[in-house]
Amino acid sequence: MSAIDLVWFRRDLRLADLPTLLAVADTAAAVFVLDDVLLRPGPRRSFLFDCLRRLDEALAGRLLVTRGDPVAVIPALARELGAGAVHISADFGPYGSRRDRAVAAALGAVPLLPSGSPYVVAPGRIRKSDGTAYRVFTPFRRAWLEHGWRAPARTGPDTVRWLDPAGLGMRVPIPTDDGAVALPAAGEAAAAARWHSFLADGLDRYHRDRDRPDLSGTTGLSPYLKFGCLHPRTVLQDLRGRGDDAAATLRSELCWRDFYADVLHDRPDTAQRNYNPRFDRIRHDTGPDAQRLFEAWAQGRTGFPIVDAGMRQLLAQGWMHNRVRMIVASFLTKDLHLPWRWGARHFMRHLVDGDLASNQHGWQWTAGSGTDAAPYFRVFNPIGQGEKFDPDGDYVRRWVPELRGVAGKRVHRLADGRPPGYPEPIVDHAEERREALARYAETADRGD
DNA sequence: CCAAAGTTCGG
DNA sequence: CGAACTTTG
Repeated sequence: MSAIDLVWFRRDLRLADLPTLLAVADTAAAVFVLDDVLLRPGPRRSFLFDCLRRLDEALAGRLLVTRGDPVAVIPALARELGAGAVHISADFGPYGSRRDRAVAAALGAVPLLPSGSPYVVAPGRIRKSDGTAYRVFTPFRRAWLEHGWRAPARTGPDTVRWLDPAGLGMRVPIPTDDGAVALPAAGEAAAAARWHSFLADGLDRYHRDRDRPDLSGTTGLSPYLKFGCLHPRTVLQDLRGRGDDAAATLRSELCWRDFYADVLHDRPDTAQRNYNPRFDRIRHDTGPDAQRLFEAWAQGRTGFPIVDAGMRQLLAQGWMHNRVRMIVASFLTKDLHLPWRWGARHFMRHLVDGDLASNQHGWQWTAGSGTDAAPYFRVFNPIGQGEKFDPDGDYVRRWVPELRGVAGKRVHRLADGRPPGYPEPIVDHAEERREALARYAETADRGD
């Protein structure tokens, strides 16, 4: 038996479990195989590279980062290192699971820890008594709360012996991206710091303030959860014994993350296709005019202040407040009549926390095509939502400089006219709401 | 509490 | 078969 094993870190998952996994493998090298999605420039790549760089420093440069087809790369590395067994770092994620299982089988790879999924409960495990997946959140949550979960992996790289890969031709230097987007600090230490500071003075306000984009009432943990810098079970563990509204709400949000991962695991096709096939018949706008409207939305020049503020925050920070994500998504699908995939793709390109399961199914929920979707008649009013959730207009003024001269909540309705340079509304909301309802009604006509 | 019309879940 | 169904206006 060889003294050296290889541990393959599948894509972007589970940086946090790395030390525990390697402790199991006695002596091992960690191989991080970047896939093409994560090599595209953007906030997620920048953030991931920052995470890897920090990990690399903590481990004195003994992390292997490479790219390419794992079926070719992993055995070549194993040969070069004289490695014995090849281990897979984890359970498989919610998407691409079939392909990854095939790759693992081709490599003869052994999963190290069954607890390795970056979810509280691994996708595919919570099932109704008839064995099928849940399609509604609330019953899923009931089952999820009753389901046990094991303790999170312990972190701390000093428990691990590392192989020195010096001289390995396949080692890829971790590139540095330019800092065009203001990203949160990367890595496990930053994640823990954020979580502990939120526990100390954010959690008590969470239930009240989480819907307020002007108040920073959210946890700020999404990039860390996405990249495995913080495990959701660590969060649950630290919440144990708290039965208050804030703790219950945060648990529930973690459950949404598990729910959508489970839905995508059960229905991988829904990353691109409507979960509810009735929506295959809905009429979208797609011509040059639609492209122009999409561009106005993407650049934050729709003439609807809360929408523009959100879209500009996304470009500046690689992040947008969740309430505002719903508002801009409703606007794209119901006011502009564009396909939800256009918006979902834009989000994935720009969000540092962009996660395929949560993103696509969040969009489908808003569009009406998803699990447990918003009833079709629920069309967000962008002005009303702005007045309700940004009551003093501070969020809008922060991100839309043209509107800084308009005081208070009047910045949402702009009843006294628009400052020069700020666009007129690109659509009439009341009219487009009627149009959206009419198009929805059309989908029922032809039965099947 | 209602809108409109379901579907989903659990008993 | 009855009750329930994140995020509205």
